[in-house]
Amino acid sequence: MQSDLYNIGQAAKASGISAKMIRHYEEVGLLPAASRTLSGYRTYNHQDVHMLRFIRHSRDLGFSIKQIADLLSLWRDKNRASSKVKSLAAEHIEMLNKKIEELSAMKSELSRLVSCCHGDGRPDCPILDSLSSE
Amino acid sequence: MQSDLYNIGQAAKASGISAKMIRHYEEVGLLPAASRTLSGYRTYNHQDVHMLRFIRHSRDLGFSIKQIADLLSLWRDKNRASSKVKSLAAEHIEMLNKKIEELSAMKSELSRLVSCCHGDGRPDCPILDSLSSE
DNA sequence: TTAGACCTTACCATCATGGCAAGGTCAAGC
DNA sequence: GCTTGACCTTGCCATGATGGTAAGGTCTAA
Repeated sequence: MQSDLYNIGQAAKASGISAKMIRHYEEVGLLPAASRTLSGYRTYNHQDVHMLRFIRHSRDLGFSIKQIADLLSLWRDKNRASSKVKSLAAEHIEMLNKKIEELSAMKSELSRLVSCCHGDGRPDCPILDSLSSE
Repeated sequence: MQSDLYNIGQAAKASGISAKMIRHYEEVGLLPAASRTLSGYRTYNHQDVHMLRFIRHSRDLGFSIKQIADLLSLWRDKNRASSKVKSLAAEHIEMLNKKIEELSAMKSELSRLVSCCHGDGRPDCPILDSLSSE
């Protein structure tokens, strides 16, 4: 029966990835080219939708498309070493950490400046003073 | 004398903004069109370089070009109310906070998964299991 | 048969930045 | 005066993940 076939809109709803992005992932090679109906519509089966969900979960954790491609190939490889997955994830945690630290540094410096600024109708402002300093 | 005139490379060095980005900022209207020599080279004076440094400091704090444009106009307005600067900065802190929280959520979820994964030669892996779950 | 919801491809935009290519300019050394 | 190398100019392309829009084909239900 056909009931386990999805068109792109249904696959999008089922996976939480927009139709736009599903096409994009196919174009950049993250997904294999989808099967097509005679009229050219892409079709997806349960397996495909399962893969789309995998991709969405990975994106939700901030993995890049390149990293997701690696995760997918590990996922498909039933003889993988879990250490490879773990190190990939650990690498990503490192990157998240780096970004968090960068943003936190910005935030604390800016918070410091904001707390120094009286913030009333007068023009003098330590924030601008700091931005224009040498 | 000419000694207070910089060409784009010198202005780049003095401000810490690449020549490429200086041209870009001019193109998108963050900077006024630079003066030119007869042969078409852009020239910058101390004032200009001061403004470039202001922009770099703002970028270092993560402000967007749009926000920097607002900061610049407040900087130039000697009758500004410091409250406007402060609220602009506070808004940006909010955005930084939001991003930090997003990244932190990713990090803690991923850390949890990583700590569950034995990470040896065996194929079973809670990280992949989680990514492929419903 | 027709309307409306859906699909297709092909562009353009975001945001900040880098790279490259082809060509003009300038300064220093011979 | 000429050459060389460093610098400048513009213009185009690329990133990464996503959204938008437009023009046109398809499917389904009434």
